Amino acid sequence: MTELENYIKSYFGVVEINDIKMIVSLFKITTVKKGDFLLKSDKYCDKLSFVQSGFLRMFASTDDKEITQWISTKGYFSTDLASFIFETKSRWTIQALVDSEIFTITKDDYKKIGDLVPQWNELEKLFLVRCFTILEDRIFTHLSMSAEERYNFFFENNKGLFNQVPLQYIASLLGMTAETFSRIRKKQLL
Amino acid sequence: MTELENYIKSYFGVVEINDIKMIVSLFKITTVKKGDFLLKSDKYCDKLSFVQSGFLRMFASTDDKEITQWISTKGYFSTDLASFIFETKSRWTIQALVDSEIFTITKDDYKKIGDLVPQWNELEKLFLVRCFTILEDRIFTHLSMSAEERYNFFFENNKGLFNQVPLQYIASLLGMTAETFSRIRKKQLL
DNA sequence: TTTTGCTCTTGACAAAAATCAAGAAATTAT
DNA sequence: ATAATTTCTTGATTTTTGTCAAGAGCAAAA
Repeated sequence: MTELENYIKSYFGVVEINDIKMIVSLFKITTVKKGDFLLKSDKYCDKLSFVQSGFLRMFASTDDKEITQWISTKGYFSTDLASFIFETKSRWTIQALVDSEIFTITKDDYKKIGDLVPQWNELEKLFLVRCFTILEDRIFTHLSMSAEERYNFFFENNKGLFNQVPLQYIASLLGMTAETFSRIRKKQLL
Repeated sequence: MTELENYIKSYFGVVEINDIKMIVSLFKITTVKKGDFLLKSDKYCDKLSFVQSGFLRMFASTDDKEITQWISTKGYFSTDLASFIFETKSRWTIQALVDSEIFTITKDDYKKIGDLVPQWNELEKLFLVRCFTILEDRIFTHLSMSAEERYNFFFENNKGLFNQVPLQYIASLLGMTAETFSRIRKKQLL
């Protein structure tokens, strides 16, 4: 079983190995270079990306700064979900932080999964509920934790990221400035 | 058409009027008193609530304080989604802020919808994508806005709430203390 | 009506976090 | 290897937000 097969299986629990192989066959592997854009805001997002290796940063620009909403690591998906599903304009820009290997599926091919796997809508729904729950948790951290607590919480669960992507982006996705982030780090080392 | 029928239709877009009537018939109207609990954390959430009138507060307790995650108003749903779908323990407690009329559907009845309306899983998925997007936006406000900006943004979109529920809960769901909230309000009046 | 709780506001102060500016340190390009 | 660029750190300072404590305002209950 390839890695992508394993991930699909663990996220969606599709039981038939042939179904999984069919799904995976709809993804095309591509390599992107550091700095390449997979999506730009205000465009239509017609594909779903899966990170095989590397890191994708999803962000939006405000008047004065870029806000990093999320960084997708190996084994995770990245897309502007609303745009992908409803064909509205994207709110997010997605950019590779390092040279990365990305499995991509187009919206047209994605639709085929629903036609070929009868229980797909149900599995997709369950997957979305898990995503929803993760976002609920993330909101909760902003309502209940200080910057330092958010740092520690995130660090415990994402140690690997810290020496592989610019820290300023992690600071942004945690909702603090790079300076505050740096000071918290210093404190943790003592 | 009853109000609940209208809401179901606008959220899920079910076309057959008979399907909508069937779905609505699975909801039972109940009245709850101010302070009543519809769900307590660590219990299993086996129902989905729809606010016909009144307000429901969803919150969780930390060591030292209660964090209000959301307040559901007329026309919106409230449940511990993860618990409702996966039958895990609830993270949220749900309590009525005032005497309220609530349409409730049990998990058992909810499952019937999927059996009776063929495209239900698909509609449910689309609904969830919209919920997901709303949470994404909410996270973005915490990454990009000050307390005052969050206040103004929320106020513009929820003017009605401010004279109907204790302000401390709105402060909490915006991620600030009641005192900060009060000071921001004073400033806006000048 | 009076009392009893809540809830909200205010002030004084403390702590947390942002801003600005300058340099290190590290990475990338030449 | 060196230069150029980007990223990270640090200090000084300001702004924002939280904490604590007291009191005012309201609403519910006796």
